[in-house]
Amino acid sequence: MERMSGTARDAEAVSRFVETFAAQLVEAGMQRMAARVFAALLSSDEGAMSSAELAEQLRISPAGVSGAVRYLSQAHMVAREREPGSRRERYRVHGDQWYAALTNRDAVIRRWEGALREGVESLGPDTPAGRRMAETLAFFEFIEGELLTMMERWRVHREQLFGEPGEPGEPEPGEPGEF
Amino acid sequence: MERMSGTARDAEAVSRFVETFAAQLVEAGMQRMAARVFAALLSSDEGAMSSAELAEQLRISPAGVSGAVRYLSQAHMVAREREPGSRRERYRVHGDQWYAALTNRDAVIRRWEGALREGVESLGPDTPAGRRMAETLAFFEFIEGELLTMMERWRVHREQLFGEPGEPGEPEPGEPGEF
DNA sequence: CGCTTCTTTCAGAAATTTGTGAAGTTAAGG
DNA sequence: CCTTAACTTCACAAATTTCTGAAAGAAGCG
Repeated sequence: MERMSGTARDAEAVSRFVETFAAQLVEAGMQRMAARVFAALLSSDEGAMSSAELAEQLRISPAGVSGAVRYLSQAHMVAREREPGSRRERYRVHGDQWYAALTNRDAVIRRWEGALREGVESLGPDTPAGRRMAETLAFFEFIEGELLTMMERWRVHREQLFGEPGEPGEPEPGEPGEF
Repeated sequence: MERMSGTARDAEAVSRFVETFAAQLVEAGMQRMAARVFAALLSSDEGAMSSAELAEQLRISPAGVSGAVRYLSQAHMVAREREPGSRRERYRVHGDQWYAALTNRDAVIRRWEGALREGVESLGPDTPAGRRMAETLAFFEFIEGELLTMMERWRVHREQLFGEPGEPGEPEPGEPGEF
């Protein structure tokens, strides 16, 4: 089932995966370009690509790459690194990517909680609507706590499966946090 | 801090909450109309409104309500019910709404897993890229399992907080599952 | 220091998404 | 059955988003 000479990757197969996986991410709410860039990085052997490589493989303009990368790095899903002594930048998915994505989800939830607290207060905690919102709020607070312990369990589980402890990589409280 | 006569709700305050909360949902990827309808239902005292009421409060056309409700009910976030002996339909947020929403998230994850499995296979499980994807896959499988037990813990937690056990409400494996 | 190479920003074209009016469909009530 | 109230679907207009080319902005390297 080996294709090509065994050394070169089957560009066709890579591309097919990139597009199907990206499509799923888009359907879940991610921007198209960002999804494609992310999928491409994920399926690259190095786990990192330069702007030019991305532009070529995905057939998009450098500007498009730039925008996608800005989105992804705000969501902490890729890291940018400079090849030492070169103007060329590389974008990398690191092992912590999903941890970071979920941490960001957490930021989103926190904003929801803020809105809900205001709602409870302005509608009155003793009205039926207020009680319903208070319950919703409680649910999110619960989830928030769970996320934390869940990621801890993942770290453990991961080591069991793969041995290596993932790179440390500071999760940082993080920006807006869209995705 | 009571406003109005105490019986009528402060329409202004409700509207303000609806719009701010909806805005947060939109930012997290939900369609605008769906978010507004959902927020309106959440902040209604009954937890249910008719199409006409929604159209009036949100100043949108019946067609808009129809579209939003279709989205929400596919995502299992609202239930539709018929007032017996009337052509009027009511849309209701039930206690299980978040459970349902997360169940749906689960469906999304399953689709991601499918794409990833194909990716691992077509790129080769022994290539660096293949290994990276396999790890991602493992992460999602882990999350999938966690979601299940998490919701169980929520049920328990919820009863502690509020006493009442939420309505049963069949979660159903569910359709596409956008949100 | 200026040249060259890469990246980002910006204004606008293109494509997609969203929301509406109007016609169509379903079902209650006479 | 026919009427009428309510919801849905559909085609299109409007708004928004996405992507690009061009120009401006950094940063290595001579």
